[in-house]
Amino acid sequence: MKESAAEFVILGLLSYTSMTGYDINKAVKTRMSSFWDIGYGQIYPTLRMLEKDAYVTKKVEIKENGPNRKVYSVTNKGTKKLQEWLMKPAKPEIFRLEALLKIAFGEQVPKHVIIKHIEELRARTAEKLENLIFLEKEVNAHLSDDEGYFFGLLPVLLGINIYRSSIEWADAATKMIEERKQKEGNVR
Amino acid sequence: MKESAAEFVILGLLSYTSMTGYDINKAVKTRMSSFWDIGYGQIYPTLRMLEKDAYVTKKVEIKENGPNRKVYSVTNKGTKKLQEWLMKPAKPEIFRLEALLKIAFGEQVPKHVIIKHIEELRARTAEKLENLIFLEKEVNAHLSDDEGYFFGLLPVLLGINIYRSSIEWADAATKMIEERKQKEGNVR
DNA sequence: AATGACATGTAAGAGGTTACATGATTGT
DNA sequence: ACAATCATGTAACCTCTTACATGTCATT
Repeated sequence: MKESAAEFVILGLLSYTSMTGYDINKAVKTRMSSFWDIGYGQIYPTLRMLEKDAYVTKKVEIKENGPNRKVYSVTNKGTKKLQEWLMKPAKPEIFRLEALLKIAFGEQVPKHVIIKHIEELRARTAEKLENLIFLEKEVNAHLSDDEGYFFGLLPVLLGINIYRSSIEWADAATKMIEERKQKEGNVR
Repeated sequence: MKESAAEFVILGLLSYTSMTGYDINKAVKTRMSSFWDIGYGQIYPTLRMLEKDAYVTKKVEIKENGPNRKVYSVTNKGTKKLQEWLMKPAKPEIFRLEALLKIAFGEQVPKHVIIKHIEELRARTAEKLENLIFLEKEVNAHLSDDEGYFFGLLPVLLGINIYRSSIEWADAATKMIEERKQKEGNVR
C-alpha cells in the first residue's frame, strides 16, 4: 500500500462531507490551491483504491443519460487512517517557482524581459490573494456558528501573508532593476 | 527533445562558470533551494543529454583512482537555448506544503498535534531564513565589484520576505489555537 | 445557439525521488 | 581513527500532468 498525499487530501475533504470526485476537484481548487493540488488523473483512481480498501464507501445515483453520480463518504477505517497520517511529521515543503529561475538568470537577457516576468508573477499572485481574501471572509462568516472550519482558516491566513509579502517584493524588485538601469545610463 | 526545467537550471548555472555535476548539485542546494531543486538523478543524465546535443562541452580530468572529474561549460548554442527559454513566460508556481494539509484537517486530531506541526514548520522555515540572510550578505559583498550576481539576489530577497511572514504566521497561528475555546465532540 | 457547469473516466508519458554502488582525499 | 567532502553514476519506483473521450443540463 502506497500512501501518497493525494489519498489524504481526499480523505480529509470527505471528513467534512460526502462528495463526488467532481466536488473533490472543485474543493481542492478553491480551498487548497495555495498549498496543494490534485487533478482528476489522481482523484478518480485514488477514489477507486480507497473504496477497494474500505476507507471510503460510495453511493451511486443512477442516471439514464451521462455518467452516474457517485457520492463518496469516509468510513471509520478511513478516519483512522487519516488520523494516523495526521500525527506523523510532515514532509519538507516544496516550492517550484519557474519565474524565479528565470529572474535569477536575468543577466542573460534584456532587463525588460525580467521586469515582465516579475509583473506576471505579481499578477498571478494578486489574483490568488484576492481569492484567499474572499475565502477568508467566507470562512469567518461560517465560523461563528460552525467551529469545524477553524483549522481550514489557518492555511488561508498563511497564504494571505505570503502573497502580500510577495507583492511587496515584486514592486521593490521592479524598482531595483529600473534604478540600476539609471545608474548604467549615467555612466555612459 | 523534451525541455524540462532541469536543463535550464544547469544551463543557467553553467552560464556563470564551468562546473562538475557535483558542483551543480551544491550550487542548486545553496543558492536555489528556496524556489527549485534537482538532484543527481536529474543532473547526470541531463548533463549527458545536453552534451549530446552540443549545448555544453566537457573537459575530463583523468584520475587514476575514483571517478574522473568532468567539468562542463555552456556552448554558444547552449546560451542561445537558455536565452530563448528565459524569454518565454514562466509556468505557474507550484507550492506543496504537506504541513498545511495536515493543519487544515486539524479538526480530526488533538490540538497539540497541530501545534507541533506548526512548530516544526516554523523551525524548518527559520533555518531556511538564516541561510538566505547569510546568502544575501555574501551576494551583497560580491555585488560591489561584480554586478553579475544582481539578478541572483532578487529570489533571495523574495525568500526572505516569504519566510519572515511565514514565521509571523506560525506564531500567530499557535496563539490562535491555544486561545481558542475548545468545543467538545471531535477531540480525542 | 453557445457557453459553462456538471459528471465520469483512461492512457501515456514526463518529471522527480530514493536507494544503491564505489572510492579517494581532506580536515579534526 | 573518524567524519565530511569530493566525485561519479544507475535503476526502480512513484507521482503528477496532459490529452483524450463522452454527454447532459441550465443559463444567457
